[in-house]
Amino acid sequence: MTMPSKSKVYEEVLKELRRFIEEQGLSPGDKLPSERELAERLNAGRSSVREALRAMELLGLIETRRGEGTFLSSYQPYHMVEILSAFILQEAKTKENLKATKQLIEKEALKIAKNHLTDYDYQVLQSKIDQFEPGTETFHYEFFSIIFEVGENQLLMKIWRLMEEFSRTFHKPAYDINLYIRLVQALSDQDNIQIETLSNQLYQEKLSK
Amino acid sequence: MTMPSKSKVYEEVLKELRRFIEEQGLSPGDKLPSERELAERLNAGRSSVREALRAMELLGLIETRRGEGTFLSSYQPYHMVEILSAFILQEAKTKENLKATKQLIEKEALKIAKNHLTDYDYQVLQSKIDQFEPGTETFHYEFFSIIFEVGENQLLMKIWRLMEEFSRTFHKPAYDINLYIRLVQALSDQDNIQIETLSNQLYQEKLSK
DNA sequence: GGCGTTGAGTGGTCTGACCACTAATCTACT
DNA sequence: AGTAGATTAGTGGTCAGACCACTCAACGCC
Repeated sequence: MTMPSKSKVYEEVLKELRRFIEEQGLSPGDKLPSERELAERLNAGRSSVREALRAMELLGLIETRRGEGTFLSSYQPYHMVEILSAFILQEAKTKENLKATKQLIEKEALKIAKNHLTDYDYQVLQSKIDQFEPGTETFHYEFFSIIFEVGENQLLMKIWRLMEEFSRTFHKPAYDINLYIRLVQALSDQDNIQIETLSNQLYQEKLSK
Repeated sequence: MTMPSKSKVYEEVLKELRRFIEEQGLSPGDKLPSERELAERLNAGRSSVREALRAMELLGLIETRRGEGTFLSSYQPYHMVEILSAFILQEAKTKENLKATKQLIEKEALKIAKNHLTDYDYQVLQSKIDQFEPGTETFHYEFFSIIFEVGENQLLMKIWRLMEEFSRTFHKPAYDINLYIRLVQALSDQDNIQIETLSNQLYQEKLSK
């Protein structure tokens, strides 16, 4: 009879690190102790500490600069997405799920935003549209970033960003700028039905590409 | 003038590993070469190979069994989800966000489910309700698990489960079983308005607790 | 005051050494 | 002959120590 719960050192380090960050109230940009110091403090080998740090790095939680140190980063999971996507997006169903979920979130974000948008926000959206040039790959992302910003739900935005990055690994969108123009109109009209319709069309477009 | 693009060894190992898996057509359960062999093949130190493997392990892509070897796993991002969520949920000023987002997802899941629910599903929901006893802490979770199951969106379900688990760490719900009963009724009536209303009430209840 | 030098500190990497565990093989006893 | 037990090769887990390349600030020279 063996206890399956014998944690590995690097997992312990992860936990400790998480606790440390919380205790010290560190936020993105702040510096973590050096690998050597962490190893000594946590009574672990440097290699074990590194395994934990490298994993966190891949998750996009920290950033590391040779010669300087290790820093908390604002969540930029692009490495993780790259690695993960190759493995989990193989099933068609996963892609379907991803698309459906992203659309769902965007639709809701629009509805939330429509109650919060100020005149200034509309100007920003409008100028974003004016600056549009065919071939821009990040338009959708930038447009919705504004929408999410207004909604003031950081969590929802982070989830969405993650999915947006995933979907970009297998799908290069072609934009119909008109849909976005009408979307802004629908927002200012407070027209929920039209928002849903356009939100759906956004994806039909993209699908057909 | 420095080239920022000098890859680290463990990142190279990750790429190689991904390629290797694809080339060999490995699927979940299959064994990967040993750490020592990988190190030799890829011309890298064992510690670098381990950093890559540990990162993959955290992502839930591989499973490692001491004394046996390293195996491809079917994607169970248990650890990743745990670590990631701890940081994301901690950073985003969250509890409000979490509640709002979870509610949003549940509401949408209900709407999706209402188009897919079979007679049998209703029976299951009904018996779940019949078995309810005050003090059961997992009722909400179990009820919605059925809803998500019907929706056939695994991704959405995983996201929700994660948030559900998290919210339980700081919030013990008290249930008003009547709301769930009426929810089932609204579902079978295909009454979107009522679904939204009840979904909101679910959380007003809980808030007031 | 300004500018190069230098040294301490940091991450990046490799090597070699143990340990703990697993599974297959071999051995010896019944 | 069959089986229980011991042996051993191979694996992941961990650590310590050694370099390297890089950054930055302190120092000292002009």
